[in-house]
Amino acid sequence: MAEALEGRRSTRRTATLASLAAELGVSRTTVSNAYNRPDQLSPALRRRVLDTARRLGYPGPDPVARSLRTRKAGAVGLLLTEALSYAFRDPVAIQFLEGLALACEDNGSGLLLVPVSPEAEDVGAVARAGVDGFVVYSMPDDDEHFAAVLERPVPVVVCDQPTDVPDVDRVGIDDQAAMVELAEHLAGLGHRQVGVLCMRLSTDRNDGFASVSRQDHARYEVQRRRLAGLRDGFTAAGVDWGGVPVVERFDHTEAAGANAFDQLVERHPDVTAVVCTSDILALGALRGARAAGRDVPGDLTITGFDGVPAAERAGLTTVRQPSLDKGRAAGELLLDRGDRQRSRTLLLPTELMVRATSGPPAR
Amino acid sequence: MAEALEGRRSTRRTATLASLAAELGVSRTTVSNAYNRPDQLSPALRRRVLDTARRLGYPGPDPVARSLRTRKAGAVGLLLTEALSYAFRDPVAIQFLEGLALACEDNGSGLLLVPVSPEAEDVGAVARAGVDGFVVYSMPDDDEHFAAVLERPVPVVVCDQPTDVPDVDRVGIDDQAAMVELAEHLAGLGHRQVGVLCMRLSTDRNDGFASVSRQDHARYEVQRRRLAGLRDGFTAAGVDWGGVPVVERFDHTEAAGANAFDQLVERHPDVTAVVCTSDILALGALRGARAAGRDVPGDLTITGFDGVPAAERAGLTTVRQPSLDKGRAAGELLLDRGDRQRSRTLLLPTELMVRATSGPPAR
DNA sequence: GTGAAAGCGCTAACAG
DNA sequence: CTGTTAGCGCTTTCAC
Repeated sequence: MAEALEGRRSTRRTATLASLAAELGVSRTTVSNAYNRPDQLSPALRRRVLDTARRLGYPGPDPVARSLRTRKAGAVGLLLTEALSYAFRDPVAIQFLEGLALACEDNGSGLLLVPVSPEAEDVGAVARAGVDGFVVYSMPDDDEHFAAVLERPVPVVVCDQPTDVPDVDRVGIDDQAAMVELAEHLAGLGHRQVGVLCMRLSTDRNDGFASVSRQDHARYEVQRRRLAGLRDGFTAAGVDWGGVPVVERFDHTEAAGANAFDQLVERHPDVTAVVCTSDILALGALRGARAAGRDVPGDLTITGFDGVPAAERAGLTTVRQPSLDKGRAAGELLLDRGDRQRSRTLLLPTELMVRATSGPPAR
Repeated sequence: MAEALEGRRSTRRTATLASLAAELGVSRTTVSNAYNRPDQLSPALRRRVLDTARRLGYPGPDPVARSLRTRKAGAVGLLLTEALSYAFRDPVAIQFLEGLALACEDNGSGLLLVPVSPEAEDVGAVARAGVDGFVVYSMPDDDEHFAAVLERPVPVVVCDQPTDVPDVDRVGIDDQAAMVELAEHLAGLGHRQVGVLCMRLSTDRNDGFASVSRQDHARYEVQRRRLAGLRDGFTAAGVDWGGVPVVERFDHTEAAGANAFDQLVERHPDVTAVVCTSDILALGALRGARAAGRDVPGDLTITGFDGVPAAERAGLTTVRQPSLDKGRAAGELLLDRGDRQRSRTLLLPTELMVRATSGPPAR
């Protein structure tokens, strides 16, 4: 792969620490000290070492050799659900990344984005990553890449899912409780005919209605729990969950949200509230609803989940979760680990944001 | 720094390839082959090796040791102007990152975000990064981190700035020509009283008016060239550039754009057009203008630069640049380098997007 | 299909 | 303040 990296610059065969030492007539230790422990040698000698290094074109200690010797890479690996580039398209992931980057820079650690091939086939990238630990962002159950991470003898912190992995710290939110709260809000408003739009429940594509069984066996724990929260909340209000239509979309885009909305209302024109398990889907649904001439919230209630900036601009009723804090906490959990023995789970607070897209059902 | 990473998992002292070989009674080569060249040994033996590895808890070849031996890290380093986390706050940087990530994942390379300390003091992070090459995103002239990158004997690709670095490939746009085109558009509309809002011109904070001398000596080449383009374009239309107020802001936020706008119009209430060197600043200016009761574009023209999604939503007249393509091209330039001898510069096209915030001056 | 030899380039005791 | 000693864990010709 990287054999392509043979430019002019890399061709410049460089001197090594040993050759520099030989040239100077000092020991390797001295040269090493000149770089790593300036206080261990006289300023004059240090200057001479550094000057000679410059003259010989010695670029300083090789980072990989140093890592091998010191047993630390100075970097945190990040494993993401989707292809690497997806991280930069999803506003929630971006906020998470920002928080994680903050923790890394506080610590002087690099952040290595591990390239997981789209087809999730080559687990090798995980095995090849020179890192001191991994942060894993929202992986489905039974993911091979995640399994590969667990093979590595380094600490791991998971964000969101999967939960309950032995010896692994986790940071997340209480997805289920957050959705119960939202359901109560909606039920309190009087909604009984509801429909749901959710993200993918499995790694196999299913763009359409999801049965209760499929919901219960979703490989994405976060979606599973959000749906479970809705079920609990609405069931408590007397709604028969088995009769609640749930439309699933594999792609997480506004367009997907919009056409999922269309699919939902075509079959269930009577719903008074459309609950979406993400803001992106909700924003799409909102667009779809308006395109269909529906008045939100007068005629129809639509809600999201996440609390992204665009949701705020759109006045979307949603559940806000602290994505940036999750990233920072994940980084800190990984980096600042003291003598902690047991693995721990950090649950961050969520907040129901009642805004302008929810109201009582039209009568 | 990373000594903190001593969790339970990392404590599990792992077997090495050598100890595995000893246990199996085969040579290290054989074990190595079992992992790296499955075709070099019998399936039966390979199975035995892998099984024993599992039993002994051998996690597979150590990536750092392998990198030392093979002389490749399997990762690209990314150096950014600002603190690492800033990258996730700037929509242009995010798009660039997405493109770069795309190129990396195509190549199976990791992407290492190098932690540059906010105070830009410790250049060590660059020296310590185990990477096969660097992509440098928009650095000021004479930056120490960039200098440290050039010390490393690996290929380097610069995006945007600085230009004209020997032996370094570059991808960018023609900032100056793009701005000439915008100036011509505005001059063609009839604007002669213009004001400018620009990003930081130097690493020292100057939130206020920038003299022509300061403009000409800006350490940020991109800003320098955009201003030069405006100067050329407006001068050609008969405007005395020396009389054109240029307000500089260190922070790149909408809030900064809004108050820069206020500062500009307070001193120069007669301007009919406010040209901003970025969309973020322009969006802020737009907000400031509306807060001040100005009608855009009826009463005042405002333009941006970059073509971010928010600018499109706002109907902002701007210059679109292909940020994602820049990222991808930078990655490809670094990764796909054939036998190329000379360094090359790739200039991508820009496009003037005339939308709803520019019009003829009020009369 | 398998093994022996030879480092990759560096750092960390520890002794002087 | 400087040098000696000993690897860190792995891959890769090149014979057998």
